[in-house]
Amino acid sequence: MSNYEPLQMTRSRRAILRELSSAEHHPTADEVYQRVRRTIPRISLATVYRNLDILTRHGMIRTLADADGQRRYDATLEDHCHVRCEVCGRVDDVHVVPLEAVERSITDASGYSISGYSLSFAGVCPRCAGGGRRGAEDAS
Amino acid sequence: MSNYEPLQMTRSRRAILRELSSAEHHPTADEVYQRVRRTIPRISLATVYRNLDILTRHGMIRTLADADGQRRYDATLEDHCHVRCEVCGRVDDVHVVPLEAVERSITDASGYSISGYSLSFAGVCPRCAGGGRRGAEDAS
DNA sequence: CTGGTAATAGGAATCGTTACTAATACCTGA
DNA sequence: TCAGGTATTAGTAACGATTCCTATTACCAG
Ligand SMILES: [Mn+2]
Ligand SMILES: [Mn+2]
Ligand SMILES: [Zn+2]
Ligand SMILES: [Zn+2]
Repeated sequence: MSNYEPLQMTRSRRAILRELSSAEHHPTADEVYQRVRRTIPRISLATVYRNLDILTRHGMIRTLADADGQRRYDATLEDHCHVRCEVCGRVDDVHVVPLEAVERSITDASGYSISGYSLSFAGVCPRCAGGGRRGAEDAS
Repeated sequence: MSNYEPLQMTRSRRAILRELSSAEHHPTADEVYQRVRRTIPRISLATVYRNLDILTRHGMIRTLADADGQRRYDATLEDHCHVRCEVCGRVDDVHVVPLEAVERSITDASGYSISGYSLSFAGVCPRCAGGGRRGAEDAS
């Protein structure tokens, strides 16, 4: 899952990718925009969104679902865990392996006080993988 | 993390909770709205949103972050895994324990074709747990 | 009942994200 | 180096999910 059509490495694209790679804490699209603007003042927010999406589809970055409204982006490709602070919303990486009694180690490793975890897989369901190209609305 | 101020069990609130408990696949706010309308035709979508939020803050239901725009709600309180179809967006529960080589079992148990997982914990970071009541914007 | 507080309906307002379009950047081949 | 053709962009309008606002209504205790 990391190729599509070829893609040019434009100035905007490179700047966005570089900014994201050097960012320490999973910036939102707007945060990436603000930072890239220091290099390319006339860049458009729409360009940032479009490229974050394209880079994600090409498997060059990851888009994270935030419990709050906005998405966050991550230049780290390997699967890893995240801790999101329920107060300020910041998202940090956590480097621990499985779960079970992981909450304990997560607490130790990150200093966060954990109240719960959320593990979700992404994939294609049988309904969509099989026959029809479009997923059933609410088939059961 | 499951109490706040007291809360009345109004007709709307009860209907929303009941509808969510009997729903099989993590409905969106609008889906809950559509279903509750069959019982309370004049209920407002804002009321549904407000109550889903209140019930979540009271630990009576869970709010799920969807990679797509909209949130989904879950009446199952215990931590468990979810599989989201990248095509139709539906979210199913998965009953397996840890991860490691879990992708395999997830695939078998759900029939989904898994392309990756996302495990994130929720909690309060040291910065927010300690001193200030407000989380630092971007302190590092 | 009656007064006081919590909750609601309805609709406007927000805000993150997308869509659209004319203008540019970029690439490739002559 | 230059022209032609395609990909990308800036700027802005449009969208849709969620939240806010406020007059009205439901609910509860006394
Ligand atoms: Mn990360
Ligand atoms: Mn669930
Ligand atoms: Zn925090
Ligand atoms: Zn599907």
